[in-house]
Amino acid sequence: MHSHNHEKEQQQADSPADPVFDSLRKRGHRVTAQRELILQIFRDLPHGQHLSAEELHGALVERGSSVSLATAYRTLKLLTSMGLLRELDFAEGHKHYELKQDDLPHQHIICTRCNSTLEFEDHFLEEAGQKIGARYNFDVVDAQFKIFGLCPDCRKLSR
Amino acid sequence: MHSHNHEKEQQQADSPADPVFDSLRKRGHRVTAQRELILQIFRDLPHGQHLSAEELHGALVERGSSVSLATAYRTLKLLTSMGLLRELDFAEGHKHYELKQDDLPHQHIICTRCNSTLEFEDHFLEEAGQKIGARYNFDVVDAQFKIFGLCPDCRKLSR
DNA sequence: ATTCGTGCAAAATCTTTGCATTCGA
DNA sequence: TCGAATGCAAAGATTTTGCACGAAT
Repeated sequence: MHSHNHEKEQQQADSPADPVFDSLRKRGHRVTAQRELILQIFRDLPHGQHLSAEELHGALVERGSSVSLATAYRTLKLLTSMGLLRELDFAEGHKHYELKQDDLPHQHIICTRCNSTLEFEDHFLEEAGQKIGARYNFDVVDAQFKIFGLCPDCRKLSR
Repeated sequence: MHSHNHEKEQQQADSPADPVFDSLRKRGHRVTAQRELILQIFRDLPHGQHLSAEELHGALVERGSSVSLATAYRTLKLLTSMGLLRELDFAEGHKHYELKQDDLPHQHIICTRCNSTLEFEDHFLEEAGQKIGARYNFDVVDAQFKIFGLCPDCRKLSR
């Protein structure tokens, strides 16, 4: 590969073409190494998993980055406000975050004993969220359904 | 009314007959003035409202009680673990609590801008929660549906 | 008479923020 | 260049906890 297609090489060297980076720039935000890496971590995360701020920070350190916890928090907030991440609350005292991909299931069943979570999808629920929002004249951004209970394992233990 | 029906008067003086107090005692817990008052505050709360620990503490002080914030937290945790209160998370950094009354609506639409909440009921959703839990062999305790978006007022402001 | 609950203050968690410096556009 | 982003440490906010005392059973 020689010095052909300048645009592409140029683009990739400076900043990879990525719709997320574009929307960051469009909003006056900057594409930093920290933000790129954080986004990458969420993209590499198996679907159905989610990270707390601490966990994200741990993952960053694991990859050799020295991003501060403060930046992890700031970036989580930014990406959430941009609608790229979904903020999850499992009544544990800290929040979790996952990549928002509307086409994938993202509803949760949470075990109140062992805190394990299980992801499921139900098309009717998604629809219902939209319909109910419309009924009250809300501009719906996200709908989250949480089912709390005892998981199969913990059911056994509690008898 | 004279001194007839002794049992009733007696019972009310010592400790009112209340299924909640019974279940407290049954579990080895005690019925204290603080717990009675906290329960009363939740029962007096208009349906659809919910309190944070701080707010509950404020309401207690308003009624002349000197219950500590620590006890407010401890009691909220106890009543929640007994299934009497429902713990709500509106992504505000602190939890809210409401009396759990399965026959009444308790799903929420939350405005991400002004944090106002609106309560709604959808029978279909309640059923769905049970069904989905059963599908995964969970012992369902509670199902919470949250719709996040912009309320009618904030929609106007944001254009 | 026990044992549990409470108040208080301290501690533990989780999250945000001020400021000097570094870095992206 | 110039403002935005970062790291650091300090501050805030929320929740939990150890301990001595008081109260419920």
